[in-house]
Amino acid sequence: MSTIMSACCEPTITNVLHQADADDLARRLKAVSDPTRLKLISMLAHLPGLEACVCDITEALGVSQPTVSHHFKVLAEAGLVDRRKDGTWVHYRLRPQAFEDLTIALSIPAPVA
Amino acid sequence: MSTIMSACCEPTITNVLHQADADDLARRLKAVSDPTRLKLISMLAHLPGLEACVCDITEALGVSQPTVSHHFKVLAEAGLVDRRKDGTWVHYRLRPQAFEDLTIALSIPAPVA
DNA sequence: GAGATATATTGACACTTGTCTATATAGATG
DNA sequence: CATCTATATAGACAAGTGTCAATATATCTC
Repeated sequence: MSTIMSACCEPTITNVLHQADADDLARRLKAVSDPTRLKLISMLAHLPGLEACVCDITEALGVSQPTVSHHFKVLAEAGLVDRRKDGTWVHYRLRPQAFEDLTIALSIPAPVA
Repeated sequence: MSTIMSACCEPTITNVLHQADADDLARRLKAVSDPTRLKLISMLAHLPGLEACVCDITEALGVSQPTVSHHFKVLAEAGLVDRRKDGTWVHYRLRPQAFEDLTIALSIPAPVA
């Protein structure tokens, strides 16, 4: 897992977060950095199983169905939701661990001095 | 403070995260959703006072000075760094509280069911 | 004031992104 | 098989983004 802090505090400026880790973390953070996706996530978070199908979200979100599919695809590719097919419906479910990973990666230690 | 979870779990899909809160949170998350800025933040996080001047970061980051200034501006406008002028130098310092706010906003509760 | 240094701003450019409409695909049901 | 429903994909478009070179601004020092 890539965190902003790596091992511990070195007194010199070094490129502590490697390019590949920075790219990966940025990709996951970008997936949650959109107002529509945040509202979508918020809706899922309020549902008992942390999941919903595309049609319900489309109705509640006020954007077109292809747009909702697009946003779910972005979230799925970032590992933030799981996709479960149930007949004609497709249910997307939040992966709490993925969000916890993000919060850990964003943790900044208390000021040293 | 805007969190993805608002009060508690309602059993119906509602637009729980209001537009203004979603916009604000997205803006702050976007500020950290860039690989270059993540590396920059990582560098600051490893320094004793959580701060550095533009020139040191420019040297270590391998991008142009205007680009570093631009990234610091984005971070400052999102409230993630403070700006402190010291003669010709300008020091930017991480605001740990702002990062903690982000991690709180991204928290997803454990599955209800 | 003149020159040197550190930072910010401007303008340009390629690239990405969010949204839509139109259409395709897949599964259920008659 | 035909049709309906749910979802995904393709294509288009406007808006936003990351970067740089060039230039402006501000501060220090002589």
